[in-house]
Amino acid sequence: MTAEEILTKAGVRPTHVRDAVLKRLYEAGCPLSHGEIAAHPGMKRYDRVTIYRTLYTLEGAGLVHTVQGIDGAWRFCAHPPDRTGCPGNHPHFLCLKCGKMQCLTGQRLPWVEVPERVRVKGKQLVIYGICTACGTAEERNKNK
Amino acid sequence: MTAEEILTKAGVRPTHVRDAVLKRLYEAGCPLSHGEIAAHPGMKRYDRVTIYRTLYTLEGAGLVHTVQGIDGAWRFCAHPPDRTGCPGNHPHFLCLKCGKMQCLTGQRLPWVEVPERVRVKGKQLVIYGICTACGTAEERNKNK
DNA sequence: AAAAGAATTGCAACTCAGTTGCATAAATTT
DNA sequence: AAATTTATGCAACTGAGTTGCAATTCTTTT
Ligand SMILES: [Mn+2]
Ligand SMILES: [Mn+2]
Ligand SMILES: [Zn+2]
Ligand SMILES: [Zn+2]
Repeated sequence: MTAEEILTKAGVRPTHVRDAVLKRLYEAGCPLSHGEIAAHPGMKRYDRVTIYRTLYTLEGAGLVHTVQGIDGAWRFCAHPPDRTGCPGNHPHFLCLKCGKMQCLTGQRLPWVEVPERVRVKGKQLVIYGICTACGTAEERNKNK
Repeated sequence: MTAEEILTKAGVRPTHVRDAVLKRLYEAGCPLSHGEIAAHPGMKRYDRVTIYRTLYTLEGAGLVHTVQGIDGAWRFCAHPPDRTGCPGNHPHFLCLKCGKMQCLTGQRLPWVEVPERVRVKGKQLVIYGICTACGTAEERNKNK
């Protein structure tokens, strides 16, 4: 199923930006920040605000889930629909060095007890540290 | 044990700001954002940057633990030492309406499996929604 | 097909949290 | 007391995200 069809099916008009952003997220396979998306060559011709609004539209349509990096920037993540929704209720890992985030799929978010009469709207579990790539790069540097 | 003594024991000089900020956090008993701290009457005479630096000093000394609200602002939390450290490895709840955060002590953060060779430095679990106070206020509004 | 209406995009200006550089003011050390 | 170190204040800056409004582009109606 093409990105355009997915957009239509989700009830949003398949405009250029939307198609481009959704494709970009599918290709990345990991959560991207607005900055990372906007920096991509193919995105240069769209306004930063438009990209923000596009991301929120995709989120509203249920095609994208969001997580916050502890660096203060939100990440947006989408997986093709054949991967059964990937609703986003899994932990995420953020590398403090390169800023890349990964979905830790295959694990569910834990059940958390909240005080009486508190209405829970969502939750997010972010693990942070140094990713494999950055870690080995560091090793190499030390040994030289 | 007074805040001043606690500071000294933790190896930082007990200056005015540090004493004031630590006391404020103790009194609050819940994580406060920089903004919430700076807004307090007794804090007006300190520069905002000084308050930031003070918070980082306290964090470095192990007297304060930090969590990020999904509203983009960090919270700083401290508990008197008799409460055996309260190391901060518990979930936190953030109210999207009033912005207040609460420690969900009594629950530990879950163990999370990470990819091979990833070095974990920390993790945080944030639950968000509407707190009891804001929820009941909403109810009252509906019924009038 | 033309006109009217609705949704989308671009641009400029703005907010808000946090940071950086540097000068001044304490403390500490010598 | 002088030299050195540490803490504070002030101004300017960065970076993520938001808001308002005008210009486009679609879609629907006539
Ligand atoms: Mn994810
Ligand atoms: Mn806490
Ligand atoms: Zn990395
Ligand atoms: Zn509340």
